[in-house]
Amino acid sequence: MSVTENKNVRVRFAPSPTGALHIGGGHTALFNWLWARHTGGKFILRIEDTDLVRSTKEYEQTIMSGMKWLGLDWDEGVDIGGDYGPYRQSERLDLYKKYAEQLLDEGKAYKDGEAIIFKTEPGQDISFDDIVYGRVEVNSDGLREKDSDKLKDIVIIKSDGMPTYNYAVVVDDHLMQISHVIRGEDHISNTPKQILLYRALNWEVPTFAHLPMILGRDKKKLSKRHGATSIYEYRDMGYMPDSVFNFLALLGWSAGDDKEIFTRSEAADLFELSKVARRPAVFDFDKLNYINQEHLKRLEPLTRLNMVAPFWGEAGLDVEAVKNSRGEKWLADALTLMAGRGRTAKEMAEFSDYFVSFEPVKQRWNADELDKDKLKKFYEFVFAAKDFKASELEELARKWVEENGVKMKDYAMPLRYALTGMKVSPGIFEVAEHLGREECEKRLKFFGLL
RNA sequence: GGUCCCAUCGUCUAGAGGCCUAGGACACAGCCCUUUCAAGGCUGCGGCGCGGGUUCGAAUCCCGCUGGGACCGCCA
Repeated sequence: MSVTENKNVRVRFAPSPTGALHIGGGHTALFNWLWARHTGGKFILRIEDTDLVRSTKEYEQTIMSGMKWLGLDWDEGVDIGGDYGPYRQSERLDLYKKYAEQLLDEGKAYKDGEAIIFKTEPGQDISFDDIVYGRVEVNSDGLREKDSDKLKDIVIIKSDGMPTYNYAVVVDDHLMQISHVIRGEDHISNTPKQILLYRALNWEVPTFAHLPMILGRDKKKLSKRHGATSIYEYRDMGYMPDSVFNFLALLGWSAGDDKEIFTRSEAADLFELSKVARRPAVFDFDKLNYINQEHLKRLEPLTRLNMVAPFWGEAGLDVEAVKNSRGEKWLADALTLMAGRGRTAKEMAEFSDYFVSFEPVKQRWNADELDKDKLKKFYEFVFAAKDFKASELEELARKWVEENGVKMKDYAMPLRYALTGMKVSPGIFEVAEHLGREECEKRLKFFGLL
């Protein structure tokens, strides 16, 4: 364990349930999780549902299952409780009211309409030290209204009785004894306002660590118009949780020693907040694809099968039937044969559908253009193989090719097409062995090649 | 308009004043292997935004400029 081990570390991810877990939120949650797991501290999930209009319980669930999908587990939260609950802001209204009234009594806040507003005093130095960004110099004189030189007071309780973000976050982070506030860089300019509140309440200010933003290809903050932003869209495209985790961890952080492919626990061991980068990172699909491919390669055969099988199903193939007839292991081994072909589970499923069914092969290819009689002799010779092993098939094929003075290519490719319907596949004799003599003969006969 | 932040290959990054002729990865290009590539191996292309300082020495420190971004909501 490293020197940064500290059981008193308490961090939180505090999403508002107004949409699915998106890439940016996942990134923030991930870095909080990494810090908690690295230090042996606690990771808390708090729901910030003070926007009555947009918050729903459904989104709350979606966000939680999104986090679970990513492999981020939490130690305290709405679903599992904890010593600092409730963990839903809408259930903590009395707390916000209590401290708002205190500020009112002390003359630090005033009422306007039904709202309670904290008075911003001019000339306050509200600089802070950020673990990632270093010293951030701010003076309260800079807290102005837009297009005006008027000082901006801070609304803490809205007219509907709900606390505002900047206020609730302070009350909750203090009461929940959050040690490190780890969040997106877009919050860096909210921090001084919160510091003012901490001071007015006479509370200790937590340590801040802001994370670089994630940008789209156009270098603008990642948003819906960049395409997939919800974590679940990545699952549906065939990316695996391990990969998305790995990829997100690499946005703004590096594990050192040029280590780019890692597991959650490896990342947790190596993670350091102080090593987080400041510059915003562009979301790069090419890199995600690569990382996913690497994880796909490293998966246990049965686990890989479980990742890929749904996409065969999606393509209309009866995976269950094959599992029943040839067994799960046979299918898993077929994917092992794919040896890294395919960057996503979906691609791997597309590239290997001929193992599940002959139907797609029939649809993709026909032998009309071929000199069938010539090929038949070759296949008859090769298929005389006693054990139908790849090495044996290849040996016979080579022998025949040599004796007849022809090119292997001209005979192996038609075989590849007849068995897979594709131009590309693993070694075709290996594919043949795995498919088995019976199935291969069936396919060749269908095309009139045997 | 104001405040704050950022700045190394196209992209993710390493780099804490000499280990830097700037390292790795992705992408791209080429070559090799070969029954195919979407697998594997090798090679290449490509970057410290600009200008001033400080220093014997700067990608690293300071200032300015330029360029990007975030925030300035009774959203979070």
